[in-house]
Amino acid sequence: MSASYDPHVVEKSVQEAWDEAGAFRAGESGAGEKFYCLAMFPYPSGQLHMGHVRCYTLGDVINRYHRLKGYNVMQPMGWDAFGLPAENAAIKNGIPPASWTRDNIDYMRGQMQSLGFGIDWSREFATCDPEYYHWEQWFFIRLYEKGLVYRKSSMVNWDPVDQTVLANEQVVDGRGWRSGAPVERREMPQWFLKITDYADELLDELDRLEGWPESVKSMQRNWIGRSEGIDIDFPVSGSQDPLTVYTTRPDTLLGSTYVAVAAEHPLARRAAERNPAVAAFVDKCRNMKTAEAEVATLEKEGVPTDLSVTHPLTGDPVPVWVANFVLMEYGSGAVMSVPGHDQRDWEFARKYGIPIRQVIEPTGDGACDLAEAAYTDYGRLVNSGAYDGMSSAEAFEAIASDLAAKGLGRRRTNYRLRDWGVSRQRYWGCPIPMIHCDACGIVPVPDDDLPVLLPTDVKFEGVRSPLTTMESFYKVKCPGCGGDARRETDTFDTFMESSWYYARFASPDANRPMVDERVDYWTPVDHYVGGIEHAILHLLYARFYHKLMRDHGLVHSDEPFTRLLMLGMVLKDGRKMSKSSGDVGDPQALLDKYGADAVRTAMMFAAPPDQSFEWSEAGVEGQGRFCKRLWNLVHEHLEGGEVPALDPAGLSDAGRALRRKTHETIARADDDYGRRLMFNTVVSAVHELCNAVSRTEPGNDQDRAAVREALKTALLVLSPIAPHVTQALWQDLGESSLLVACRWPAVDDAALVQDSVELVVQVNGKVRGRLQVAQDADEAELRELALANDNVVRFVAGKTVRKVITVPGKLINIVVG
RNA sequence: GCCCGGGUGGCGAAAUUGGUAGACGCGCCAGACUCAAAAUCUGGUUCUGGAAACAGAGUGUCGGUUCGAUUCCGACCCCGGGCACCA
Repeated sequence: MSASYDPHVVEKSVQEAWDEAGAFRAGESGAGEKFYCLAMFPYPSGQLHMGHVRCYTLGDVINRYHRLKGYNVMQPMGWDAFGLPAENAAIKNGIPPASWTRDNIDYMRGQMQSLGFGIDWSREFATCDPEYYHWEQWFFIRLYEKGLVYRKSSMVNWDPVDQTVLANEQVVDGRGWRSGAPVERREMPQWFLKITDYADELLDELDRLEGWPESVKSMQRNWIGRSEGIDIDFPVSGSQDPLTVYTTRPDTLLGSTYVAVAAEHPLARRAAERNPAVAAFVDKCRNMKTAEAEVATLEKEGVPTDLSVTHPLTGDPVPVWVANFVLMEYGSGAVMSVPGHDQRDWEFARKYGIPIRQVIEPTGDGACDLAEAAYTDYGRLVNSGAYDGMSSAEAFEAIASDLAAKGLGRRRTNYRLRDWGVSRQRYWGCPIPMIHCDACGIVPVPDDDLPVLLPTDVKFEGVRSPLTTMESFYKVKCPGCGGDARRETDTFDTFMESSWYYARFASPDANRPMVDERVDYWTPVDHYVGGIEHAILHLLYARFYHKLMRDHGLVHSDEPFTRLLMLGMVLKDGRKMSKSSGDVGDPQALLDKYGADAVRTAMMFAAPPDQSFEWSEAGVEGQGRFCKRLWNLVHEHLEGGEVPALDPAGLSDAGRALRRKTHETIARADDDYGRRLMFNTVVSAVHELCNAVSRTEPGNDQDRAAVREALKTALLVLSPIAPHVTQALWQDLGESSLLVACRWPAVDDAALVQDSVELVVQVNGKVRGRLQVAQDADEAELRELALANDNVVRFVAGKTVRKVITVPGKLINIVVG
């Protein structure tokens, strides 16, 4: 190596050495326990942004640390290649989505390679590869056969100009994000996966995911939203069918003074037929409902109907209202309203002059004034006949069983989670392998005809999916009757591809559907790294998919990701850097200027992984400076010539102090890498060790051996973060091995022993002096020394010593009064 | 409203089991080298007072436990994130 540090020369040559050695090829027969290290694969948007750099550097640090610890590590990389931006580029610039995507992948792969990520590129794939989505289609058909897939009409946001369905987040102020046209609520048939069948398991197993951050588990619990309650039937006069409501508070049943139904509820429709005011309100509700976000801000409104139902306990008539806040999709689309004990019902009752009845009173000193607000806490029952005096919990049980005995109530668990709608009316996605036949209905594509290839030779006319007008695609014969049929032209939600890619990496070329036995070796993923923005959807879908694959005998674990690291966001000027905001922090300029090691080290040093932070170039410059210092330190040391084998007995005090620092660094960094995931403090620890080397004046040859040991330790410990410069200097120190094939150094406990320590002397908890004492000094001796200290004397003089507390190796606190 | 995080110098942060608050870095200041600048090196850098020794204050606010609290407990304030007419 040359005498001065040039990161670009160093990085290129080290990367070539890794390639030649096949350093990151992972096999199932490697020595050591397996370790599957995965960072969320990127959408190939064009170029890496700072968020990517952070994510993949963290993944690579974990990868390289575990290699040093002797694990057989696999770190793959691929591309989440289907999605809307490719279509937008096609519409705007006329570039076909497939070639746009492939070009982006090539560029971004090059960027990743120049960052020195230790990836097994032999496992690479893109989700738009037919060899990949083939098995997604195959598995979808298996799920269909098992009844876990169904097709149902559902409300969507329809853009009448772009002729497409929009996701909720693409509706801005009730208008399409691209066309600006008012979005319509439209009912369209969609494919669904029955994720609600797995809601209980998805929720309960969160408690066992000890390697997941609490925040993510909490978000998922929230999203699944399990509640325990009962369905209560209110008989309807003149009808066989009762009105069923769902409630979690049956203890308040006697306080119900009206029931409210959603505008889409059958009872509302019946009332609308007879009453024009109700009909007008139902119509209004249909048009109002656009984006989900707007529904929440809507003012509570309703109309009375001339219908009434019978209270299941008292037999009294209860009026039926149609209200805009009742959701048809949750529970049964109807609620029993208890204005005394539900704030929303209270507001509605006040607005329309409906009676408010108290049936719960506080047991403690809780305030309860129904003229001001509803009392929503649990308490003791009043005005409830036989149930008076019971606690809410007792009344829940009593009322539930009384209703059950009458045949008017059933316990029910409800979820906020809805089934997963996977249809997208778009082109650049995986074709849904289904055929519509007038005679046979829905017919899955036979396995032998898979994959259903997405045509790549397409022309966009407007924004509509070209598949809908492409006869060669949709015109097919029915596999059942052989008659004319139509192929499904919708494609899958791209979350489908990202829900099982981690399993495919284990056997990327498997032709045995859809993974092979290698998946049992590698899965579950031991450490998964990714952005907090995927805390709910992607991670929930992937957990669901893993259970689907398990129940099909494809994998043999319950959860896909054992340990999870959720990254904070990389900000610039207080804004998040992401592809959607169009504010792309460009790492390429920094790479060109400072090199990969400086960028990687700065990224790790800036903040702990789970914290968001503001990006600054000054940090990269600083770490580039550090790389250069490290380089100079090693080369200055080499100028002193060869060193003898280390014999601790021959060290001077300075040499012994340096050696202690070396071994403290090993112990600290090990804990920071492995347990705490605090890579910022690993960098600090190496800085400190290098500072100690700079300050050490070697007194003899043994001291120089201690310097050599310190430098080699610094290189090894830093190598997961700055792999190039450390590798080059490792060689300069005469080592022929690749650092990635080395083992983490052992801590020499003997090096940590100090024969003299500095103790702090406090008087009443305030530091008043310091003592240099022998490690084994006894308490009486310490007390005497402490009380003799000049500054301590000033604060103790004229006072009585009440107590002396000694913490061995740390401090002495003299309590006076 | 509910559920998670978090609040420490000019800035990013550290303090792992209740034991020296501010490690490490950025920035800034001073000095060395230089005709000069850049680069590099050395020293300083929480605030207030002081030449210094040292003293006083200090980890969002108020209170508690303790010989001792950034750390534990209680109440509150603020910031970030998630969910939200979910019955």
